Amino acid sequence: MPELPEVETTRRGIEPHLLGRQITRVIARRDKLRWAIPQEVITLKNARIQAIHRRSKYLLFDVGRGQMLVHLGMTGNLRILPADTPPQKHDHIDWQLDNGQCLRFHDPRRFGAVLWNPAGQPHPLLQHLGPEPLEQDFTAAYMHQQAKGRRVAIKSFLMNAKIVVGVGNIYAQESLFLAGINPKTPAGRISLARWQRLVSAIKQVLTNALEAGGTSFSDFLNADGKPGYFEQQLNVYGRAGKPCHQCGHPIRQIKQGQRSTCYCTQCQR
DNA sequence: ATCGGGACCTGCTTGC
DNA sequence: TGCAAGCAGGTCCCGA
Repeated sequence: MPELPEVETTRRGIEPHLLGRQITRVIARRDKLRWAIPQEVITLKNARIQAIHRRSKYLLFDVGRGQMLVHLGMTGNLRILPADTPPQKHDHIDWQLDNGQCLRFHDPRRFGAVLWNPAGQPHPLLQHLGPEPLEQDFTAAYMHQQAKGRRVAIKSFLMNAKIVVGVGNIYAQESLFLAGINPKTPAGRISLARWQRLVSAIKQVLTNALEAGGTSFSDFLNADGKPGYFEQQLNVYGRAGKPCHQCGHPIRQIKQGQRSTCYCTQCQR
């Protein structure tokens, strides 16, 4: 589910329900997800949620004494529910609130994580992260510079969070299609002019996906499963063998670094 | 320093 | 029809 647009959509969805609320009780139904759930989180009683930020694909909850980090992994989601809603399979953590609601973390594959930052200390996982793709400091000049001498395929390079955060498997493929670049091209061989096209494609794809509410995402507020609508705009992701929207040629699927990549051999050189 | 691969998990789809 | 293999939107860590 979650790439950057999905995580940001989640943040915007839950924020109005949580700001200023007090956490009355935390129910952790298992002691670890990807990593152990910190004691500081489990004992978060009477803490007030002051702000919810996003950095990369991490959601950061400011609660005064520190910051709680939530990563949704591949299959995680957060929803607001009445606190007495019976937990379903894979509902791992509830944060009960002072208004009878709760924030519930659901994650079948458990690649997600809940972590803790003491006040004033940046979490080690958040250091060494690249710029946010929708911010001003993510530019063609920056990427061109970073890519110098790198032989790794451009697609893998885009998914490297030390270079730029938030570009996952779907949007890396879609951005490369929009920019007309073959995903196998070594990162260091992309000219500045092509970086300009690629950087603006990334910004455009992520912005469009954000406006559509993500590619596919269950609603946060009820269980109706309202999907994101970006799926309708996909050009290559998940379209192996289907005709290219631009030239009609069948979309090819390959493997890069254990992940599948779809692209058009005609439109992407 | 850089790169690729394995690892962490469950569940759905595909193919024999 | 049944079962196993393959695959899935993330990302850290290790060895070459």
